[in-house]
Amino acid sequence: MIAITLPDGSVREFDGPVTGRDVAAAIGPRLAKDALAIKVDGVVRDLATVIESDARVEIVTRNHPDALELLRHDCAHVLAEAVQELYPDTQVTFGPATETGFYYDFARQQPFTPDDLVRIEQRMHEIVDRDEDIVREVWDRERAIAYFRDIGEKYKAEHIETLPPDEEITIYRQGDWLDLCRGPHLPSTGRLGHAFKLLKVSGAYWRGDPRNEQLQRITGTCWASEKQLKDYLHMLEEAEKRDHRRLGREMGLFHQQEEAAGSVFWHPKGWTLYRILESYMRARLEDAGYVEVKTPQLIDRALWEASGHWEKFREHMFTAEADHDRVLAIKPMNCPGHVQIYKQGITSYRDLPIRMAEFGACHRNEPSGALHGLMRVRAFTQDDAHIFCTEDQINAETVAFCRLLQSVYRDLGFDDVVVRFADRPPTRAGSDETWDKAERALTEAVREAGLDYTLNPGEGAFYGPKLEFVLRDAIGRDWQCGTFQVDFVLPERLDAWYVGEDGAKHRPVMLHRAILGSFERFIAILIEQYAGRFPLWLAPVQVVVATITSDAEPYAREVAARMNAAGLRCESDLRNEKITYKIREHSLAKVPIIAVVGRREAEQHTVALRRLGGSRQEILALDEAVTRVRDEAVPPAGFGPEPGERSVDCGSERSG
RNA sequence: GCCGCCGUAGCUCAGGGGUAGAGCACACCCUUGGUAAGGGUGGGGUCGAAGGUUCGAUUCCUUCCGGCGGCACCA
Repeated sequence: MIAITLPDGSVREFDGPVTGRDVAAAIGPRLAKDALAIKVDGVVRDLATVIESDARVEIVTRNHPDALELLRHDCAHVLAEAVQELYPDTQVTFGPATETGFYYDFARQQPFTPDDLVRIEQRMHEIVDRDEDIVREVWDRERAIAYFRDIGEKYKAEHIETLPPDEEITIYRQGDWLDLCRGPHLPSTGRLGHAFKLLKVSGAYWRGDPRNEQLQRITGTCWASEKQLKDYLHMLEEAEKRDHRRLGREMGLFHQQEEAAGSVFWHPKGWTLYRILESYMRARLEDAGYVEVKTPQLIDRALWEASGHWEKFREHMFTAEADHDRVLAIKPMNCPGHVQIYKQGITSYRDLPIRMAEFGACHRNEPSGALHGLMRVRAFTQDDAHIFCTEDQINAETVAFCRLLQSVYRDLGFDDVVVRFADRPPTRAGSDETWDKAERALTEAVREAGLDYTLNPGEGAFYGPKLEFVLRDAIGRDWQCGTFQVDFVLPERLDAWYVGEDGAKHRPVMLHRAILGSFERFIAILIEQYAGRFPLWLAPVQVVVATITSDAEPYAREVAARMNAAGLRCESDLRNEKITYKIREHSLAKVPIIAVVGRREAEQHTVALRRLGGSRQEILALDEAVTRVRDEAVPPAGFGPEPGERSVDCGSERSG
């Protein structure tokens, strides 16, 4: 007798060993038809798995949370079968499921073309329609190695050799095709369905190691239903529309060009956005007890040698020759500079913590293949700061930082933040007690700040544990932005100290921290988060005054002047164009508010406000309109426009 | 850095061994129009760079530069 416990708690008894298929059939014919796999005591297995003793069993159908991985993994197999049918000179390697689909890495002399992808996808659909049974076989290890070697699948043969000796070697056969695979799999290719699509072909290294051969990776997406597939493809389109490189150009925010690969030419509107963000951060940091500094771009290599960067980071550093054979490095980081400021004069324990912030412009020679719009550049500015404190202050500083970070993210439109906690790596500096202390301080602080965290074991820096802050954007993508690192090493290497209560010298701890990460990258994320439709306080141009007829020009100038005098970023559009044309253009430019003025408004001293995305207009007296828009445009930190930023004239103006 | 694809007007793209085309944008003219494209005319290109093949190269080949998609990298 075997007792099978189902998820609802009910128990079914069977005379002897049963397969998953039997269990599903015993529950109902519909379920037997829908079953893709079973979950035995929490482990997903093939439907054909024989259950020999009492167990908890769940039937996995298409809508089960575990089904997607199964479908995707099968889809990878179907891809591989299709490829080998069409291109027999191809060797297979690995083909796992991913978060949105699957890929399979192939070894083949000739590159796959986009046309090949179309053919392969067609063949995949045929294989699904053939509904080939998928059968698991256990093979003898030597036989498996010999088999794969004989048929010229050297990667598979090599892979088996690296598997642990006690691991069962399993083969999954579908139709005439087979693959080495741990499984589990669907009962037949027909169960996969047709909700998949091949997306691209790209390069990948065998076993992820650049010293190995380069393989061709075919990537696809796969879902439980056509609807899900459609939604996903729609999301991809949406992401493309939001692409900051496209919006950056369309909205006239910035450009990049080959003479300065990896750097940014900020245009007036983009730079306005940058400055707003910078002013906001400056206000928040000031409130949080930071002091701001500025350190040199060029520093003699001797300092980088002392800090350890020359040894560890040399290949990413740009250098410049100076007189007398001095080599200067363009700073890739701000920390050594901050330590130099810290070291001027004598620091008492009474002065700690010192929170030293810099909007530090850094340069790193990133590999050409890594560059990507504003997301990955060679010249960038960090919202960097280093907190010099005692070990006892780590906890309080961490809590304060987490709170500040959350509040900043919320202000900028991100509510969904997760924390990754990276603890001690195998090779590290500092004693175990120090690490214990630092790790404990960090985890407690994160909890105290009310943040959830996941462990990223062994991924801390060699000099201390770190927190990584990941925010999720409007279309579900994750971006690691904030970081908080405890450093016991740099103060030692650069000989920073303070005088303690006992009158003796002590080492301060350095906390490296950033919230945005880099302004460039964060602005890219902001552009994509808002799809260019910034909240009023961030919009480079907040209001455009658009005239209907030239009669209204003098009044339009007055309106714009009033808006600018109220600290708003307002432009006027006096061109000889129809109002519909102007509205279309400024709407496409994503200007939040268009103030339409015609003869009527000029006579009555009113404006018609039209919001981006809305079609209704609101007629207000000029005074009221200015007050209302000004109040709406107040930044979350409450900082006002700096005196120099307030336009005295009526701003830029287009006419003619 | 590695693999693949790409580079034609400011932008999006078509073309193709006999030195180039569209739409949008831009300029000028007409039009003064009430909430997402009014009409006309016109200017604009070393076809990414350098070499090679050829009577002739923007087109074919090689190298380089840059971009895109991944991989690797992101201390």
